[in-house]
Amino acid sequence: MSREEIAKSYEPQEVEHRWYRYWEEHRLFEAETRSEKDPYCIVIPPPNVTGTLHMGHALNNTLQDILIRYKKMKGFNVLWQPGTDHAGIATQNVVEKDLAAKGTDRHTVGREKFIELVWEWREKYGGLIINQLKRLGCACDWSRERFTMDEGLSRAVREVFVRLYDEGLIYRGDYIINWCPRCHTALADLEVEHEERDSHLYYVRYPLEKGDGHLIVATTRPETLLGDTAVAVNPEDERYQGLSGVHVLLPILDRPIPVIFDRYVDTEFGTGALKITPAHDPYDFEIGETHGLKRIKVIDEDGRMNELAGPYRGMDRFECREKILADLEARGLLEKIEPYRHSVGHCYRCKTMIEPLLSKQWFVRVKPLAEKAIQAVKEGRTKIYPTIWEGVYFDWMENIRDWCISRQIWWGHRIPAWYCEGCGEVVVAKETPETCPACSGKDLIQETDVLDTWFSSALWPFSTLGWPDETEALKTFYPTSLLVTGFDILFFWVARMMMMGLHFMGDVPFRDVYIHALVRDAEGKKMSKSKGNVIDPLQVMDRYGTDAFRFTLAAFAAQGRDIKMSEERIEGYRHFVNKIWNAARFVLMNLEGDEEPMLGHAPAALADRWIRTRLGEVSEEVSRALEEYRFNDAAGLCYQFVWHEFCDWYLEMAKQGLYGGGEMERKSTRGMLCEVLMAVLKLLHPFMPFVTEELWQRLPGSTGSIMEAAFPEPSAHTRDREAADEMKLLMGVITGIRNVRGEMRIPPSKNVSVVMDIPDPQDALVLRRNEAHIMTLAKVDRLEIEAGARKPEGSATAVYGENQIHVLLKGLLDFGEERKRLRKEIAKVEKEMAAAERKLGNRGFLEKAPAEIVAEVRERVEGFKQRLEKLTRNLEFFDEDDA
RNA sequence: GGGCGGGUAGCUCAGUGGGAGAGCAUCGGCCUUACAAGCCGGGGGUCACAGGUUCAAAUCCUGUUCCGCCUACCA
Repeated sequence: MSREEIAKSYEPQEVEHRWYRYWEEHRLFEAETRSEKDPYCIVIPPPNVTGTLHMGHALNNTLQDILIRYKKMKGFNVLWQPGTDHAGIATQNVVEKDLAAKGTDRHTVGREKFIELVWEWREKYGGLIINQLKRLGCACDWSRERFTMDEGLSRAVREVFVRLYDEGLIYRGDYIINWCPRCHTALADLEVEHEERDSHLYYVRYPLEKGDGHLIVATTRPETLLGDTAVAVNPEDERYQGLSGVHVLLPILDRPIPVIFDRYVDTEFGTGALKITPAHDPYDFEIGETHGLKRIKVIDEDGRMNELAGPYRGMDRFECREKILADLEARGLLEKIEPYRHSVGHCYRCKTMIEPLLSKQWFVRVKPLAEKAIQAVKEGRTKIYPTIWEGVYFDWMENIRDWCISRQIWWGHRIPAWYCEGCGEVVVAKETPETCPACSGKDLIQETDVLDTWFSSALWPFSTLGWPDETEALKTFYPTSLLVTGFDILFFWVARMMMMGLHFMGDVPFRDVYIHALVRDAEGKKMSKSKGNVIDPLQVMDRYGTDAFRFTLAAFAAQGRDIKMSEERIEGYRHFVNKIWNAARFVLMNLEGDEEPMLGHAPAALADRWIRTRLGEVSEEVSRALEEYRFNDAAGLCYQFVWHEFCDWYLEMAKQGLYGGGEMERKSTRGMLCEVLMAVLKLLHPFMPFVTEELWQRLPGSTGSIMEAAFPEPSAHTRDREAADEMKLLMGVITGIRNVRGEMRIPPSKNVSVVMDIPDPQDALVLRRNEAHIMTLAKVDRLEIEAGARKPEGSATAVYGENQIHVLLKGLLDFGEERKRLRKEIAKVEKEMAAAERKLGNRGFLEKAPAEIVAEVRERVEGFKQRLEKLTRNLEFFDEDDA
């Protein structure tokens, strides 16, 4: 077989496309619906159809893909269930913008046509993010891709809605909700983002209806006073005793409103008098309820003042504020204005200031559902990693409030409720009813509102598997194994899936939840388009290759800390990918095609025995790290092992067998190289799918895709403690010689002679057996090894354990330099020894510390002493020499 | 207001009771035919600050301070 032609550096672009296509064509991503193997299932957090891949997606999906590929190699029947989310408000906004550009709007187009247009838009652009996930290498089972507006998922939504309604867990009613005047819809509490703003606190005089005097109330929103129906004071407040039954006059409108007493009012804040606007403030609404107050709505759905706002009718809410302040001022009713900082709610989609508004909406009564969801986590049926998030989950679940699920938009699951024009009956049903069950009338009009997108997302772990049908997939994969997501949607999504899964499936939706960090920019700021600090993952993949990017994400995915991303770091890991490429290139260039698998054979060479041992240990550690979601540890272990053990030592030592040995040795070295490289590729495959597949396929003896290969298993018989110890000694002396060479600035081209004093005969034997390695790796041309060897003239000395390694530097040795070097070494050892001796001098330590710790410290001190003694003797040698 | 996380080498971060670590950057020596996207070697830290617990603290406790995030109905 001819030697492989292989490029000098790794070029990712072409490779990546080719292998992804290969995996898809060979249907390697597809799960078995029924299987003998244990199932392992992850449902993807469905990206928004309007979305494009950002750093958060990249991290989230890389982590999932690592686990999916790892579990597949471990022999599981894996399913990574993909799909997208219809993102009601966001998608509707995008299509509306399109319409606006064409000079029209959805109302002109009409509901039916508009929805058609959204579907068209989705056909055209909805696949974008899916293709981007493919670029990332995601091993999703695309044959099962779902969309929250699919026929099947829509059926699940209706089923859930109807059942919850029948159980009394969904109701409709007039309440204060968060209204976005721009999106023109209600929002759930969660969809409101609070932000601190500098504002003002206005003190307004409300004259008493009878007689002189007035009450002063403090407010941040003077425009809402038009809807005031009372002024509340605390019954305990001495300032306001005797106001029982008294009325004040609403400024400007001169409407008399009562003074009421309520414990809620904080006597410390403002003047202790609170204006009550039940139609425009959530708490005022509740006070209004308990006191039976009228609700006067003065702001409409566009954020404009309505006819009840009297002279301000038609004004925008902000414009009205200015005008009303001017009018109050003019009438002498504005007592004072104080600067005031408070948080204001904004729409999470469009950042418009939220208007709390009285409105008729649909709600889910979540308390009973939440209780079961809390219980499930308390009992450990679902585990949240890192556990810190369990606390956050409990806190939110325990204080949960009813969920407003109706949205006044068109794109989404239309609420399956019909109103009878004849008798007013509300019919909630899975299928469109023909007649009213109450009056048999045929005039039924469907509710125009649609459901919150998160309502359908909450069903994702079972709706995607075929529910409400009892499918095989559902039986095989529910409960799913793991959910991987960012904490920003812990409440939006995770909590709601828990509630729905428990309620409808009778079991948790997933066994584990892994919450990962947020990706920030290099300064730790949240990436956002407006800040202009976004790093586009697609550009990163183009520039550095997907494998380097994925490895970077894994390496930085430490639990509980945000990731500060910068391109420099990705570049560093591109070097690592290239390193692997070149290591494989070296192996491939030396293979001759007649290599026999060495597995089962016991290799004689030290390096071979050692690398097998390390391979076993490292695979075990990497496996454990992945099982515990310590991605950074897993990546770090791979990096350290592959670069600093496999490349730096094993490959270098293999050259000896390749170029310096006999026929048998050459052949067995080639076999081992092939075996070890295969294992290394398999170890790395979950992190770097593309480069590992490319190299795997080039290796003789590999069959099929690396995706289907078995992850390296640590097997007990490859553990070779002796080889590890011997390697340690060998590396120690080689490093010792290199230290001397480096510090003495001996160029690599210059060989040196070395005399070693090795007191232990066994150690001496090991080193003699590996003389050739010492000579090549430390650039030594003459090597003498014996117990009690004398220090030659003009030599610098490295001390390793009880061994002294004298490096002959005839003529090259700068005595001053060597003295300096030894003194530095001595100082270092002395410092460490002093610390250890201090411990031994402490009676408390000797008495109370565990025996093995004491023994360990004793041993250490012994080592230091020995070393120190040898270093000192060498130093003295020069002092004499000098004299 | 409440809660959480963080402050360790120039930078980014691991390390949760017993010898301060990694990567990058930096400095010195090398184009040694797998790799200069590389090799070999060196330097660099009062582990934010102050107390405490302990034989022993980067690690546990208390307080201070700075940064970040989440959450909330004081208008």
